[in-house]
Amino acid sequence: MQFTSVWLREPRRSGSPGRSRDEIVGAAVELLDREGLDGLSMRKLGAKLGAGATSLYWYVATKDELLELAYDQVWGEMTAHDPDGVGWRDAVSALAHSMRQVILRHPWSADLIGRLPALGPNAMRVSDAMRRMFKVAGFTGTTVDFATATLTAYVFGMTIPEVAWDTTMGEAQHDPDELRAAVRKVAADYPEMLESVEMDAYEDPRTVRELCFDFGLLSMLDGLERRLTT
Amino acid sequence: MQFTSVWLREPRRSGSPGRSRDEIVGAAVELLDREGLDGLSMRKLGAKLGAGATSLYWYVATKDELLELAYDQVWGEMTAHDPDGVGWRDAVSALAHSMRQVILRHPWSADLIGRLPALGPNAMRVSDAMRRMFKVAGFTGTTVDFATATLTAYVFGMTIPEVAWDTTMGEAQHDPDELRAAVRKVAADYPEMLESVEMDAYEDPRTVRELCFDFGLLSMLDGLERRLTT
DNA sequence: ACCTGAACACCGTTCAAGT
DNA sequence: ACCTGAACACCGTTCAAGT
Repeated sequence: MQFTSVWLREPRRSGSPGRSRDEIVGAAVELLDREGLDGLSMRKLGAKLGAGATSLYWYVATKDELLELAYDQVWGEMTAHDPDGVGWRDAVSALAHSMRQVILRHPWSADLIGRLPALGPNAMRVSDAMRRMFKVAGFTGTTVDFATATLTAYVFGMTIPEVAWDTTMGEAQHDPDELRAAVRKVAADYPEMLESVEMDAYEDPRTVRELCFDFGLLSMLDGLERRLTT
Repeated sequence: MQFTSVWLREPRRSGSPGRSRDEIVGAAVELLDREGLDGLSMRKLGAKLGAGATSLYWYVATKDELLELAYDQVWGEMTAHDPDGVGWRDAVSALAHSMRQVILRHPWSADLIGRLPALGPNAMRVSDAMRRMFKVAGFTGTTVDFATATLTAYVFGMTIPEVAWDTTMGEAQHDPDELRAAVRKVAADYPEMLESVEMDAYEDPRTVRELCFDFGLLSMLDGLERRLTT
């Protein structure tokens, strides 16, 4: 077994005594939400649980395994509805929005998308739900997987840099003039970019990003639907 | 100035003496290509340059700045053609493929997309080139930005998990049976997923991913084109 | 202007030892 | 079965000191 993942080995069977894996993962997620990916260390997490730092290695082989567990818990917050009632486009849209919101709520998870494969049970459940939506739409065979991969790619690809922007820009939104000045400096050689920065300046950035996400999602759905009719 | 980025402060002016920033960034990229994101440490990089580990702090305020520099160098490898000759769809397609290939060549950069804003001159050049393509297509105003963001999101969203998969699965591709067994275990509860795993098993995974990327890209372009005609 | 080395405050992980 | 503490081999960064 050259590759490793928590999901590919048997969990430690245990009765009631001792700490549970859920308890540890829950505390980890809390710490991650509060302090970000760099804020999670085995020592801090141990302390939070009132235990020695190295006790955790009884439940988890490595820190990466812990992150895999926490990552899948994030997938667990994504909600998928039955496509039969509302139609596949609405079902996919709602799921896409849910995925985006969940990532935005747990910014550290954006980093993990590029670091860990999503093999946990919750990730599987979400993928399967989306696959079913595309089957309802009329996709068959490999194109079901392709459509699922495509839409997931769009959602994550849109959300990941959003998170990067928010976290590096921190709370600088207090002073939009300063921020605009910075962007102006960086885009100095591209007059058209400057224009659009000025244009957006009067809108709430959150609103703009929402509009942008919906624009792309609509395009994505139209493009996928087109695959069905030709 | 609450937020920080190499691109938002004046670089250190220097004549010929001493090391140059380019030299340092070049060595960093080499190290990153060879050993990955975790393989780059200030000490190792210093050693590689025949210098003390802390000398680098003369040229760079922090390791993150160094990564910003290296990241933008990756953007520098992406090539954009003039849309006037080939038409906007082909120009955008070629750029999308170029972006994907460059990321695959520098897997560590996939992680950075979610960590650093792309504010460097090369990132700006690529964004501006894509913007021009969409202007040629007929987009105007805000939709130029939306289309650019949408397509970029798709490309990165598709490529980032691809990299994650490759790096965690390492060289396990030697033994496809083992890998298939692993996936089968994880997807045990989803019979349809199992089916498609079996189906893909006889194809080269690289080919499948290429097909998937083109499927999604085509859909994306169709969907964007549709925005123009209504 | 450029570079050094020592030092600080951290890391993840291993392992022998305890209960 | 579960937890501990000490220890190892690392980190990024600061800073006084050198040339």
